[in-house]
Amino acid sequence: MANEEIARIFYEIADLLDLEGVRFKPEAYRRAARTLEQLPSEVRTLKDPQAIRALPGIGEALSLKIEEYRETGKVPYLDRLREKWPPGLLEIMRLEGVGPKTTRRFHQELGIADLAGLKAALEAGQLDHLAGFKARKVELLRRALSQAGTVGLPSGGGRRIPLPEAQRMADELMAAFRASGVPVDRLVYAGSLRRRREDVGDLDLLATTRGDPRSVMEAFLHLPPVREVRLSGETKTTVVLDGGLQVDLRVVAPEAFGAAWQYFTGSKDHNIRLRTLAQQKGWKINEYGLSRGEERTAAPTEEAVYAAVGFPWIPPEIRENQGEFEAALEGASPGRSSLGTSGGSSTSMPPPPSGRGTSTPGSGRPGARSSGTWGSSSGPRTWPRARSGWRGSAGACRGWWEGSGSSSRWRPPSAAQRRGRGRSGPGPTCGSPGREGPGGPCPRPLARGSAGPGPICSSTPRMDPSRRRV
DNA sequence: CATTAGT
DNA sequence: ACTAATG
Repeated sequence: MANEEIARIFYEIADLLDLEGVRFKPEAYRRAARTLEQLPSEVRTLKDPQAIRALPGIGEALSLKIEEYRETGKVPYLDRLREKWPPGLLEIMRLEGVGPKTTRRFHQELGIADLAGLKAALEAGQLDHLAGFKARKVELLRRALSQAGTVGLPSGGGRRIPLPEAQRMADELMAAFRASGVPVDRLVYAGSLRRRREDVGDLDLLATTRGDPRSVMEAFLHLPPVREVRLSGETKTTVVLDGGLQVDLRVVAPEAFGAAWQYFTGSKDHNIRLRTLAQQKGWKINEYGLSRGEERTAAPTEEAVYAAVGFPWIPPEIRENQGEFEAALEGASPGRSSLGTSGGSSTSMPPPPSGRGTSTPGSGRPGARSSGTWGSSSGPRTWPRARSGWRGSAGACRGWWEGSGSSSRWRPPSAAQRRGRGRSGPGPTCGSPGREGPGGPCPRPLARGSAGPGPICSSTPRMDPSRRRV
């Protein structure tokens, strides 16, 4: 009867619908599940049927299923779905790197129904004949499978760890990173750690640099506690530490710090909400800054991001899309309580966000609180004019900033480098055999082939990002 | 290009 | 909502 139980049911329905290839429902169920999980304990029993439908993300259909469950202890909808799909498929789908599409192919093309079946097929070499399944992917699968066998990994391959412990590890890792002498100027943590959730599933680190992001990535890969590199590109790297904890690092130009920190701090729901709100004002927000049409604006501080959408800086602890936007509006402009009022102010444009990096309120160390106008009536102030913008267009965001001064030069990878193999490129971030760093051999996602160090970051980066939909 | 993953 | 890495 607890909310947790219903949430779990909704999650399972979502997974099964994913398996079916259904489009929007899964996310709807997950959203509902998340709000159920986050309900304050007093409401945990969900006594008031009326109140249920008022909850965010829960409408008629879902509230009915909750009612059903409360009265009969069953949700027929779930039972029907369960009959269609063997339960083992869900475990397969939870393997690292395996999603609904792949799972369904296993099932339909090879008749695989559970982890054991997958393992057998793998050993029998059946997977090699599956289109799109080559040595590397098979190897990835083997790893994922072996991990799934050992510890009872609930999902995503990792257990969550308590905040204090996560904090300790983050601090140590950041210290080690700094000590390695990389040219990062800012280095902060983000994600659920910064939001101070009770426990966190992974660590999210953000660094800025004016130099070559790839050298930053490389230094990171060689940190002592790094056991495995899941993936590594020029702006984003994912590793797994010795303890099994996953760490994501993103590297951006200093001008994008605010936007990136905001993005990386989340929560996901908060970000989606913020971005749709921005959309309504004509802005597009991503981790590099803001854009409106051809107009590009830097976001060196988080405040600049929120200000563009008409909000004061919102403390990380409450960025869960659980009413913080509404609360912020009330605080910022008492008298207007509704977000949907496009009425009177529809003609006014959002204030141009900042492009100057001099004052950085609310963007100090993660622990630091901004001068704290949260809930007060002092809204965002005037922002200095941006002095730099994206070169190229949105989508070309590997945002290369051109300092109009001498401030920043965020260099794009050259076309030659991006195409990789060719003549000139400096090659993979993590050296070829023989060029391992001091920290020992270069860790990498997998041995390519079966033995011998190969290029770690096999990334042959993508095509020219300067293409944009209009 | 599609899949997976990330906030 | 919007982006990155990868085969």
